[in-house]
Amino acid sequence: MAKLSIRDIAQRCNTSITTVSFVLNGKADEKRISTELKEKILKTIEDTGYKQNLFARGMRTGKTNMIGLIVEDISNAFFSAVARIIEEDAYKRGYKIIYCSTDDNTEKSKELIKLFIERNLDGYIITPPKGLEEEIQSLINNKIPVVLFDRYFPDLETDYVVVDNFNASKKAVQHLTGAGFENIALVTTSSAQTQMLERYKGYEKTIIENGKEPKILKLPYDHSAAQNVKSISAYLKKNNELDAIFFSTNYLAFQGLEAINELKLKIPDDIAVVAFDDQDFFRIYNPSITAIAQPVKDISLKLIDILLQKMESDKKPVEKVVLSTNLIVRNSSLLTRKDKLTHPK
Amino acid sequence: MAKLSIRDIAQRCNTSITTVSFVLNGKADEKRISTELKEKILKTIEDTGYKQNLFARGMRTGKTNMIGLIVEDISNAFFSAVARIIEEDAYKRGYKIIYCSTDDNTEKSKELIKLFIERNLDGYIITPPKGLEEEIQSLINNKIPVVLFDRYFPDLETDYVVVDNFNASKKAVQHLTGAGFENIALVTTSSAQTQMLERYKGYEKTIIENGKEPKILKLPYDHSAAQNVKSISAYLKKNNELDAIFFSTNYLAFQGLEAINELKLKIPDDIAVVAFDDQDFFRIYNPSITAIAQPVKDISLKLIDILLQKMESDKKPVEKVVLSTNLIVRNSSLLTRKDKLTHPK
DNA sequence: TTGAAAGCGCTAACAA
DNA sequence: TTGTTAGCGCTTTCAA
Repeated sequence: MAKLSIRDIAQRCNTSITTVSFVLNGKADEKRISTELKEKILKTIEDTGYKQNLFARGMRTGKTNMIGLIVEDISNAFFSAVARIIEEDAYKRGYKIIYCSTDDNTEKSKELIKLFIERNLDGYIITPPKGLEEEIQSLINNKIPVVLFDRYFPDLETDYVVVDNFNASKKAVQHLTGAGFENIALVTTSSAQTQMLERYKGYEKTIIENGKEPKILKLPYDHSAAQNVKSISAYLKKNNELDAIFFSTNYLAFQGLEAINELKLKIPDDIAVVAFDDQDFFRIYNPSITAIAQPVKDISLKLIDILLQKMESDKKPVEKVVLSTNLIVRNSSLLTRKDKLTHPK
Repeated sequence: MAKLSIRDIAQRCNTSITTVSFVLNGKADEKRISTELKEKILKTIEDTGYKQNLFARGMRTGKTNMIGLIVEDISNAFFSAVARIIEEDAYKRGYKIIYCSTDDNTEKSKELIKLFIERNLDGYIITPPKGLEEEIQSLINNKIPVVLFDRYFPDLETDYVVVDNFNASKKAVQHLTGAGFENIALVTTSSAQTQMLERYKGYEKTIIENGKEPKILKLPYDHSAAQNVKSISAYLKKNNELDAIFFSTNYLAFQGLEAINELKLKIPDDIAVVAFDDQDFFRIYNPSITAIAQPVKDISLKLIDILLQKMESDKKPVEKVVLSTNLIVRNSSLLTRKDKLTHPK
């Protein structure tokens, strides 16, 4: 069957393409098209299986009904979980999702955004790497809806959805302290993103408030997993006064567990563990791992909600959402030896 | 700055839009445009930052330079890993990826494919659920390139990339048998997809060849994780002669580990475990879990390679790729008790 | 309440 | 070797 155009529909209904277009775009009432004609057109469209040509439509309207999802790494469990929920919700509302992964690389991200802009996407959900302020600002200046998540730019007046990373870290440290651990290290990345800084600050401030000295291992972002395992392992060996580690991301926790296994340390008696960003993995692991759960569903739904609102009205005021996290205490941070307070190690 | 059109470029170069269009589409040589003029046009495009209007272009050519990635669940580690690699490679070659998750639901998949077709994507990479034969065939009939993966339709003459599931299962069972396990169960889904059937058959045939009786727990696809954990737990309790379990998917292995933990069984001495589809998780878990690793990178690159070849030429012969898997033996299937052969349990 | 027609930016057949 | 021009299918202004 040959592709039908709006002209064919008009012909079959003995009317003009204008009228069909009005009906097609829900302007039948506004334009006071007779109910009879409207029904006839609708029925013809239904019967013939006519579909609008989206190129021609886009050419006139500039709309693609597509949303760009730009994340650090789509294969990371956190981001793919967000991708899954956003997808579900966006599709229900008539939008498709194009994704890409930045690797947190500024140049790559700039390139990707440029490519996406060429595609005339209707809106963006982005986890921006450092240095993307200009590109984001430029999107905003061009009235292209953007919502950031996971991290944001404090100097930019943008919509975003993040979690309260500072207090999440604080909760983690306080929990460890309360559970009897005294030498708590932080393993984090060298990334200067807001979420990492907040996690860092939450840890540092709480440790200092507790009269302790912060102990921090910063791993370069571009190091491989194997390199990180080695670094963590070496750090643990060198600082054997440590009795707890707080990992600032899910993948660092993975790498940390590998290092701990290598050293044949027992969790939690030799070393306690708390991870940022909960996963099935942590619940199932032996011993189960205490983790800070991000409200993935809330984050995702809020993101798509804000974005669609912005897409519908450019008058929507900027919305900055900070969601709180949930510390899920498991066995990795609960001592089994009751004599621990005397520091027998 | 106002959007530039091909007309503006033509004017600035004192030439026609045709010539510019030829240069733009790499037909400068074919059309014997003078090098001088070509350079001038290229430079003007560069200087002005002119970008083609993709709607207008698409309207003429019918091309979107977008690929549809339709997987079972983008948040599953296997699929998101594939998504990651495909993305990387597609972007290098000028394509963007639109994704969606089917939940292995036939109706939903049909709906999604319909929506994607409206968008005029240039090609598709699909993990089809049962019952999608017609839709796939219709894509092929319409000369729209499609490559299936993970599973396929034996009755359809389609390109696909899968792994040798039968022999993967066989390897798993033989390894367990060789390691001294005698009562090996299979935990799988009730799904009738080829990959699941092959895993099933590989297990069954090998068990029978070994003179044993197959023991199979089939879990309905639509059951929740919690329901599955319960089912597996009940199954293990009821069949306490079992000394090994082979899980046919990564998420079933997760659920199985939860069940085993609940029952406080020790791996591998109480029960050995082998999982299909390797993950970081399995390497790090205590004890580390023996798993069948799918060659994710090879699968992904082969997929995009076949698809792009098909997009370039509709004469490309159908390619059916079956990649072999790699059984990674870890501690979950290696007995520590040497007296095991006497069945002390 | 409906229709005619302009024009969006591009490709490519045809003309020069 | 380059230019003219006819559409592609649609939205929307203006006219009836």
